[in-house]
Amino acid sequence: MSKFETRIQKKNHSAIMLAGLKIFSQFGFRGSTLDQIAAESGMSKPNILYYFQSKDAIYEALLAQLLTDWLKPVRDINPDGDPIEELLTYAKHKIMMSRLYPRESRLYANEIIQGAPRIGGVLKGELREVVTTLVEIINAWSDAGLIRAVNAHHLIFSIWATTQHYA
Amino acid sequence: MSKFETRIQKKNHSAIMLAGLKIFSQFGFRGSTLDQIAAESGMSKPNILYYFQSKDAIYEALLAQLLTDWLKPVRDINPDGDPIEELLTYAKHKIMMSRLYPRESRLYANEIIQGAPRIGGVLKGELREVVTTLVEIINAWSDAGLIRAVNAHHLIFSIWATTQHYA
DNA sequence: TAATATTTTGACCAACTGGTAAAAGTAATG
DNA sequence: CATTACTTTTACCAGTTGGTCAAAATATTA
Repeated sequence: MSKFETRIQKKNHSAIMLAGLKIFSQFGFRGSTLDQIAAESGMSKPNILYYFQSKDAIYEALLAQLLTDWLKPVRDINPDGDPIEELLTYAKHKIMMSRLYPRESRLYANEIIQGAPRIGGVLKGELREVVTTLVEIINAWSDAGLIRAVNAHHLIFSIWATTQHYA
Repeated sequence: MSKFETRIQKKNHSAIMLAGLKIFSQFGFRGSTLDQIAAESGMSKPNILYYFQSKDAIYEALLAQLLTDWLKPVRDINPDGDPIEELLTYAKHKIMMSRLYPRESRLYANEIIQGAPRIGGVLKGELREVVTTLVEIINAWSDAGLIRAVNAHHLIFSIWATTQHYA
């Protein structure tokens, strides 16, 4: 039951993710069809659904991977450092990634602009922990009077949204 | 054959536009359905298609109205003024409007993020002239060495895109 | 009021959508 | 080779979608 055992699975899994990224980032979730993704990946539609339970599953897998990548620099944030500096450093990282991965960036922008209807289900497990950690750091800064009192979740999303434009 | 003769036409036309704005800005073009717009406007689907030729027509009418409104401040731009100052004044106007009309703003952001597939057909007639005027002003500034040489169309879209975030 | 023009509706349709079932094809293993 | 597990395809389905059509309802006008 472990994930990604055979090379066929590995290959097809990533082929679908790649095709899904291309299609979803171009047309948004509802604007994309499984047939498009199938054509792009060179596979048949039922075969795609053999590897992913649903269209939603592909989209959410992409969002999850994207968030995982984008949250990695969070570990580098120093809770004892200067808040502005730390957040700016993080923002810079994110801008660089936005430039490096415009498709991922557009995928995310699309999700945000629709009111992030599907991102909630993705923020689970370790991902949730990372966000929680960042929220705690921000709240600590806030409590220490180093920054204005803010809704930490909102601040994080705000930084993400703002850095989007540099893609 | 003149547009908007009877009050019924006037009323229903604007009712559809209002409903369309609400739905399209929330779900994007492909994510919205005529049934949703029909329900929102309190009209039947065929009745909506009696006033607008197609789903596309509603969307493009909204885009056209939006662009018309947003391009109005362009007339206030002084070709003999300081470029930076003039553009900033214009940007401020746009930011204010983005705040005042978040739904229009989102509708536009949605269109841009999809690669502006439908905005081209809207830029016609007087609208095209206004844009052309602005492009000429920018090019004049550029030729006079007052600003760096840029693709004027690109600059305009860039300003629009950037001011979006303040919505 | 009667004739005419406009507005609205209900029934319908073809194309497309995400998704399923089962069988056929292929690879791995003993 | 034979059995088993995995992969892929063909045929299909029910729900949704944008859009049509003709008739019914309503408003306008003479």
